[in-house]
Amino acid sequence: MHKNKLPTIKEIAKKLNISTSTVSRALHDHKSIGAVTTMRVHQAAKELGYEVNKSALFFKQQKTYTIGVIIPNLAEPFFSSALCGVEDFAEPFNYTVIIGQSLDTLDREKRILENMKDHRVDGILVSLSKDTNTYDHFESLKKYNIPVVFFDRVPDKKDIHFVAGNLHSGMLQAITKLVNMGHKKIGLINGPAKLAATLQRLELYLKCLRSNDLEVNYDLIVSTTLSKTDNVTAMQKLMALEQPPTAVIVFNDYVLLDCIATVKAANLVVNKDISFISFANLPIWEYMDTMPLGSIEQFAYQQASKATEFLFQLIEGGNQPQPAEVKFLQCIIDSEMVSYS
Amino acid sequence: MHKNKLPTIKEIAKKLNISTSTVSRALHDHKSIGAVTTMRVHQAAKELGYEVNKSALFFKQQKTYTIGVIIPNLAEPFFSSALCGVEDFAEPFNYTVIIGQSLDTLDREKRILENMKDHRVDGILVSLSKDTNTYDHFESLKKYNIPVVFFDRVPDKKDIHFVAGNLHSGMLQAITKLVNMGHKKIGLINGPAKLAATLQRLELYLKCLRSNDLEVNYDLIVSTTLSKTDNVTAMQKLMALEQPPTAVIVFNDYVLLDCIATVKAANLVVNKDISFISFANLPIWEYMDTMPLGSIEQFAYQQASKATEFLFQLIEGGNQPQPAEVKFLQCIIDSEMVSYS
DNA sequence: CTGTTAGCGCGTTCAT
DNA sequence: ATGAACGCGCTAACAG
Repeated sequence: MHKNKLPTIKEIAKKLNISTSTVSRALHDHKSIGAVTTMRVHQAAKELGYEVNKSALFFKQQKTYTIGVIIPNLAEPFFSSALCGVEDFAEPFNYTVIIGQSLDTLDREKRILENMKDHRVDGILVSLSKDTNTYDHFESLKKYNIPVVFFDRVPDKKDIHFVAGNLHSGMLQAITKLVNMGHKKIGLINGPAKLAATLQRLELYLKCLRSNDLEVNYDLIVSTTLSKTDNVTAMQKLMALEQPPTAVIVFNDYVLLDCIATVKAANLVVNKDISFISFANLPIWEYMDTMPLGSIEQFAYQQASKATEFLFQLIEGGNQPQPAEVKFLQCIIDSEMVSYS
Repeated sequence: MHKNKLPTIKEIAKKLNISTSTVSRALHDHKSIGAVTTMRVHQAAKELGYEVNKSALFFKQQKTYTIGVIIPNLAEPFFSSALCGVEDFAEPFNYTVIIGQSLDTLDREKRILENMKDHRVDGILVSLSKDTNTYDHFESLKKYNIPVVFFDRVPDKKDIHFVAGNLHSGMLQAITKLVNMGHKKIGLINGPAKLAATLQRLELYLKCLRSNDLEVNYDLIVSTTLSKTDNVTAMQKLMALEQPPTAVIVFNDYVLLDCIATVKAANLVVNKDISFISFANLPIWEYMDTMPLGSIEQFAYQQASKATEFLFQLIEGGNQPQPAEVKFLQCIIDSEMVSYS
């Protein structure tokens, strides 16, 4: 029934018959306050169970010590790992992290962004939804002086801050490794054509084959809608070729799991009859008995961590006079093929 | 260089030569304001790009429309899935979710809690760290009228709000299924003795064997420190028995992966020579070629979702006069053995 | 060293 | 139908 109102500096001031500003200063151990007073204030604060009201501070300082993170889906290991990277980086700075899942729709992405803007977060980290093909909603944030750093799924623009992965390095390592092992027929099981990731993988695959002076054989390139049956079909199609590949680059780990099963079902041996390298999105291979030669790791945690570092630079820098030439913070994090040998 | 200060109701009042209170009311479509004025205000607000300053609102209303979630580790699928459950439930209510990872230490859990208290979150959801053996830090929240709902890893107390999983139902289904399939020698690969989860699994295992009128054979109970080599050793120990089990309940999916590999290495066939049922923490089996008979699913998403529902009840209820008898919101979510047949 | 005053943005009486 | 004044909790500029 009774209100249980939280004690404020006013309470402390009243109790000690001093002014609120003295209390405020004493609590911050301001040097201009006498040692005794400071002590008495701290004492009284403890007795009353005083806790600073950050809500009031945020309001006054026009700063919330909060950063927003917008990601497509928390359930994907890649993004929960990224979120970890943000949290771990922000926590020591006493920043709070608020989250929003776009669920890969532009609509939700916009709504979350609006909400975070209203919240007056100090900055925002974004990994774009698959739907996002327009960036006006981010433009508007500039007016509010809320810095935005993109990571992983970044807009195709130059005037932004971002941390992105670079698949080329990993793909090159992968194909080079395969070539060095003697593979000449290297296939590709790619994803649905409508995904940007698919086109990207195709281009890199072609490029890296050429870097290794290998002829491209388009029969060795198949695709899947990512459904289980389709994954199996794609693998079977490759195995049924007159000249089947001895190694295959696979769109991602989920697809690879089905591929491995398909190979086994055909009484072939993984890493002997056929080898795999995939794009890592599952942290499971170390626990498995059959594993691919390697995975191309994109370092979600590190990308997010670096993006947070950028964001903090922008937040801190916001108070200082900006240099005439605005520099965009940009970073490419090379992917790496990690071997499971 | 220029401040780019965000427009406030004051700006738009000035622009329209009316008072801020009129603006405030107009923005809320208060009926006492004339239609024309209301329209002009909305118009001006749009032109100036006015956005309500939630920071100010929070401060004034003493309410932040924010809930805190404290979980051990975001990287664990169980908890990221739980976080999903919270987010999905809270989002439609326009509540914001802030997160903190205790990383399974009591110390961090306390710090995060303090921080959230300072933030004046409207409520907190907690899944305890493994370290947590004292609950004073939660007690103190009561003074601040911040409701707490525990989920999954809950304190061993009666006077709390919580949503917990119940492993008994799943374990019973599992063992009953095995018995019905004709299994008489059912083993248990348990975790480290120091974990509460280990003791719990052991007790339930014994209980459910008895429910099925099966003798307990303590040779069939082994444990692992959860390291890979130890997992393998545990499995080998079972296989080396004169009377090896034909089915095994396994501590969790990670351990199971190693068990499966061990069985295969011994040229035995999973689901034929030996069957497994494990406690689900990895969403991978549907992608695998060799899967256990089933997993005991603990419904992280649903637990968290229900816990959030409870929290909202408590937050809303906080305004209404409390009933003399405080009721504790408590819910047990039965685990289920999901079959992969 | 300490007190007084003002103000951050907003909603809300209480007056007109 | 509208405005003036106040206060939420806190800090800081300006007096003493």
